[in-house]
Amino acid sequence: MRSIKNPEERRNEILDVAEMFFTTKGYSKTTIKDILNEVGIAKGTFYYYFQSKEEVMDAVITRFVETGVKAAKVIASDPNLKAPEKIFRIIMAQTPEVGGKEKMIEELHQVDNAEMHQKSLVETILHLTPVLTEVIEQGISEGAFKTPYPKETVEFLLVGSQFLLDEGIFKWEPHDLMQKAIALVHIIETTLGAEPGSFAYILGRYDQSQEGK
Amino acid sequence: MRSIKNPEERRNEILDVAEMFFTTKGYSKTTIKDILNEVGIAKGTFYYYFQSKEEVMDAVITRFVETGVKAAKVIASDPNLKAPEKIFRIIMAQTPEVGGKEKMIEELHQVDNAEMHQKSLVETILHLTPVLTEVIEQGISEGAFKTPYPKETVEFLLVGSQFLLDEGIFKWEPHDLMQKAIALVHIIETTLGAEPGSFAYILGRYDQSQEGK
DNA sequence: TTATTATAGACCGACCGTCGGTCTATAAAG
DNA sequence: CTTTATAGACCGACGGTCGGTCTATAATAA
Repeated sequence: MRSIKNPEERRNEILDVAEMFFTTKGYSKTTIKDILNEVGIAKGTFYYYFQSKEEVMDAVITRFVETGVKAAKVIASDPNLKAPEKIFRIIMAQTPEVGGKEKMIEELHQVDNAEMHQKSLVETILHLTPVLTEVIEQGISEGAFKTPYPKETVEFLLVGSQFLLDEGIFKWEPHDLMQKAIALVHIIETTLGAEPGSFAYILGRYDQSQEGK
Repeated sequence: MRSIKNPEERRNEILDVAEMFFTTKGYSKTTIKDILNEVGIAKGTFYYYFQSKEEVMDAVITRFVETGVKAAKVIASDPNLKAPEKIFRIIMAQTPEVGGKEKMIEELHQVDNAEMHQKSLVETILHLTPVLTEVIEQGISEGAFKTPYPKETVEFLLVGSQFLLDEGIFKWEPHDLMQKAIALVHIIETTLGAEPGSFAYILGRYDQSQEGK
């Protein structure tokens, strides 16, 4: 059946479906055919919009990261907020679960998805670091933080949190995960020279994910 | 041509060649045929020794990580060494370049190799963390270090250093790389509660890599 | 204004080369 | 003559290509 749509809409349809499959099945285990069947288009149409399977992954990641970065920029440029509050809001804005349209299915532990994980982590670091660094520097001049390497510290913290706390890469027990989150909070506070306990709110996320079970 | 060899030798031949291709071309871009041609064997022989392409990657990584971990264990169990010295030696023992048989070609920037990167990082963390953690704990009781979360701090530092300093993932300029190394040293010292400057030896590696150019 | 033609671009699916993996035959060793 | 090691023909799935079709709409003619 042939149905003609607004190109932008079609493109987003493909992106939506691809994102879903990449997230649930992993990139390499997702077939072009999977996407075609779900969207309801033919091969040719897919390759009319994208040059390769990998280009779709890049587009999915770009779209995904960009959302978080845009939100971060808005928060960062608010002149009425102190640095710690900005950090808090930026972190909260990174997960679409709450802020997004519909709640994402939690059961999808994105196993065996190294390609996507790495690329999205790289993109996140490349685009979110500048925004966060500026906030940290604001915090330093406000006296809330203290570190000689704000940018590099942000990078290290992003890598550490995204990699170590991500379900799907390691298979930590709930208890270990909580322990890591607690340690991470301590490391954040230590490396940023922040008040002990000032980042404890992060733990809220890992509490809840345990309660749900 | 049919040449029969000691199975263990054959297996290692395959592993050697596979490691070379995986490192230079990346895992997914390396073909079974690449390996067959280089080793000089047929498909059947390959699959007589390994069940899948992925199993070869796992074996390559296991062999690679195990070498470093074994060396680390020897160092860690030496009763005559202080903790900081052990750390130094363990870190130095992780890169086969110097300690290995022949010098590895440096030109191979292992691009697009997320699968291997992630797996080897995961393996390294899983197996090297316990050894390093014990040394850190020794250092704490000796008064050289001070942290409430030795294990998690080790994990965090391993992830951060391996990911951020790895050429091939990001494409940092030499200057930026050096800056990150300097920051890493500071972060290590801060999170471990070590004497400032006590980990400065790490910078030696990044100095040299610049001199060579 | 209405009918006709031309063009663009969204869409289709048969086809192709490559790749990971399987299977059976057989040479060598014990 | 049984076991082990090696060979390579073969297979199905997959990513990607290509020639061609369909349709909305703009341009042109009646």
